[in-house]
Amino acid sequence: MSEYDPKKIEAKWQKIWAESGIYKSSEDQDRPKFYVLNEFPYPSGEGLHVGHLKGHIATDIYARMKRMQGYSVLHPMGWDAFGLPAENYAIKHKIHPREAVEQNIARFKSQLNLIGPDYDWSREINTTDPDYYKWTQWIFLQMFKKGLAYESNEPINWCPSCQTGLANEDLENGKCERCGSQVVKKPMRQWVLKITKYADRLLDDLEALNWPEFIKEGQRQWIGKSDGLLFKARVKDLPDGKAGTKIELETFSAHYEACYADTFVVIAPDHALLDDLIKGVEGEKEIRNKVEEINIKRLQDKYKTGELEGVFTGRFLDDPLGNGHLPIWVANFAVTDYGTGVIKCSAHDEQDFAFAKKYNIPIKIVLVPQDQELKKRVENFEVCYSDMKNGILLEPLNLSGKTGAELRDLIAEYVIENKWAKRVTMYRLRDWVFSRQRYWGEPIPLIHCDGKGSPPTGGCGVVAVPESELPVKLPEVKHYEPTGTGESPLADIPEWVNVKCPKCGGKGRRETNTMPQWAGSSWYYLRFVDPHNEGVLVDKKIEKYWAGVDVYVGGAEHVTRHLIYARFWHKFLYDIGAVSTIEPFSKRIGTGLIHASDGRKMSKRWGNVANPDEVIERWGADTFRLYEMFLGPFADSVAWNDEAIIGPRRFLERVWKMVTQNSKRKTQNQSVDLKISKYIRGISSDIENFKFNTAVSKLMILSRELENLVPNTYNLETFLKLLAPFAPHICEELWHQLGHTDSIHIQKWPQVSELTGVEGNVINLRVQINSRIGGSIFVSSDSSEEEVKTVALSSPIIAKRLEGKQVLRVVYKPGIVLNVLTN
RNA sequence: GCCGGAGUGGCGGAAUGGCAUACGCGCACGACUCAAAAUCGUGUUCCCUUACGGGAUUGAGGGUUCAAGUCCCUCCUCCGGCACCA
Repeated sequence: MSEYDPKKIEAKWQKIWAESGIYKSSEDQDRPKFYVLNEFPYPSGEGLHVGHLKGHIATDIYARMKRMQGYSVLHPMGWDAFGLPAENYAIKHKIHPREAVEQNIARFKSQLNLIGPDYDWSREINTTDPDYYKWTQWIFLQMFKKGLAYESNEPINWCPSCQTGLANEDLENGKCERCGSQVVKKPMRQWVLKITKYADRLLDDLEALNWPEFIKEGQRQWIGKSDGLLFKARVKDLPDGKAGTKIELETFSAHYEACYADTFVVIAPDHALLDDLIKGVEGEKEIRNKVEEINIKRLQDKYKTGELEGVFTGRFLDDPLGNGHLPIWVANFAVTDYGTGVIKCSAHDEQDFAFAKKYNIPIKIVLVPQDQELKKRVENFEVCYSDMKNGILLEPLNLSGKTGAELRDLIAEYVIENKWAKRVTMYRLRDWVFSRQRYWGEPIPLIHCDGKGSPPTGGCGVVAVPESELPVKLPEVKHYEPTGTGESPLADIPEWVNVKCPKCGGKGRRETNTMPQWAGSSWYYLRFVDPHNEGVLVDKKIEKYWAGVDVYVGGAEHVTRHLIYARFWHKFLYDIGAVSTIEPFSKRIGTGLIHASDGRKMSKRWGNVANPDEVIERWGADTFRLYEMFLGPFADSVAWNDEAIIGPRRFLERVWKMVTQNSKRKTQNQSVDLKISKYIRGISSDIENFKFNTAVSKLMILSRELENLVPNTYNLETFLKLLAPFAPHICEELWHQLGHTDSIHIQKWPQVSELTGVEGNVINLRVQINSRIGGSIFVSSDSSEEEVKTVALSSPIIAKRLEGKQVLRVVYKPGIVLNVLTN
């Protein structure tokens, strides 16, 4: 009998598995398919820490069970390697990003392989591989051709440290998500994807998804749909209405029920129209100074406490509803990015009310509560009343006297009929700013045509690179550091930039912006299905077979980033007939983080990183895998604990001994052990539901039972099959020691016995007296209430406890409990 | 502020309305050992009791039920998401 030596058996079996190809996926038409995917990693220079492996272990366990259950399993892995971190790492280490990425991938892959995963590496993809990003560019071109990619010069978020424009999704509390710098608004030429066109579908299709509620809700809020009215009105010069300007302002209102109360207007301090609006008014300079002050204070987060600040612009809006001339104020609480950036304000909004009070702006009441006392206080402007549902409306006069809820539609119809407003739907979601002024990304495959002859001759405008010329390869370049000029480093390579226009053959310049880091990851799950296809993104037949990732595991940080982008691209690909499903991921499972034992995030900075290489070197991969799954509920964040890993190792030592030392074992016995069925059912459903911690616990309990029983071969083998997904190496080794020559990982998953729960079994029934523990009795599971009652009352222990008491009532739940109620 | 999730031993955590604290760590005692480590065994929610026993207990308070960690209401705390969003 040899000792359990994980190092020896793990290396041995990993080699054999790789050579035998038991994990290769294929479109086997005779078997149902199952596509399980963990988010592919970004290969940073830090390498993986133990927390990164949690999702990989989980999907590995899941995939292994599914394979044993007879599914044709797809469980691939690849690399998301374009983007700022790789580029910054390369700059810091003075190597080319491509080299940095190659090094980092090699390191990541060797670390991933330490856990003995069942990844089909023949399907490995890398977003920076021209054969891959050819198709990223192809998708962009299709969007361009459908008018979903457009050039814009709007002010966008600019990160002064990363020296690139960013999308809203790249911000965290107004700061750059990557480096934490305060972003500034900067007008610049950029490419934008019309994700807003898909807003409704992204919202509506959420309902059918088997996703955690917090993710769905997060996306709903991110999309931020709200229906309302868009009012349009002209700006006046003077309070008396003489000499009107040409400026027209649009205001959006979702709570328009009380629109007759509007007495003033506010505009965002960074609004594009503000400059024209203020031009020529009395005290213009002071106003501008104040506006500037508000803008600066806002950038410095000075208003987080809810302080209101504003300045009168000197202009008035001619109220379409006939409320006269409404003063236009600049207010710190108005945001340019939402609605139109201009708001009609009234006494029936907490914030507007407070603002009006502060600056003594006249207000008016048109909405009152039923409660008379409160009504008085509202009418005296003592409190703000904003209940648009239950409040009684006093205006418009022709509709007055009913609640806001009753009148909402009627008021909308009324003002629309009078052409004062129109119905609109606003979204918080903005179109996706898609260009980056950095080197390490997919080149945007477009050419700006300057036309033939000497300029200016107009040219063909922006022309798509012909699909036959894809990929537009990222050129080699000496200096790939960001330029900070609003152009990417690619602009400095004339031999790459200057090309002929594909349309007219005249002078053309390549687009020099690159795509954001999210581009390649927005469709990678599709490429795994058909990774080497040179002629098409993914073959239709093959796509149809694998269609839809059945289980997609990943982190919570992607709720409003990757998971929205990928859904958007997928829906677009559906629209052009490239894929057959409307959603990419049917089921989403969130991975909880693993914190360091000190409770903080694992980071080199804190020196608290648990390194998987070291942990596996010391304990073995199987112990490591079991431990990570046993730490706590999969979706929860848990703290790494160096001490507790000994538990799973002790468990495996016992398993090893149980199989290798048991000479008294009975010969092959196919009779079904009823007891083990309970574990088969429990462990299978635990894995199915990502409840790995309780599955491990059940395996530990089962092993104890088997140790005590002098297990027969059938039970032992069943146990090994149940443990195999968690601890693939030791189970494979023991399986072979039991005399098998094929792999345990392609055996049939244990089936639950049909014999369980059969009528007439003798069971141990719990007896309670007055709902408290009273004892237990053995009865047949199909006994009647009378029979059970008789047995219970004649049981000595129970009889003794009932001495001197009268039985008033019994409650019988067959198979569960008999509750005897006494006086 | 709005939305989502969670509060259970010394610690990580378990529990289709039916024996709360499974499983693991740690700790205590015992076996083995000259000794230690490792391993194995026993015990381990808290309080009272030498013991036998008894009492309390799932963030707080109320409710439904024969029976509540679990369902309902009010509140507190923590975590996560969104937010001067009109």
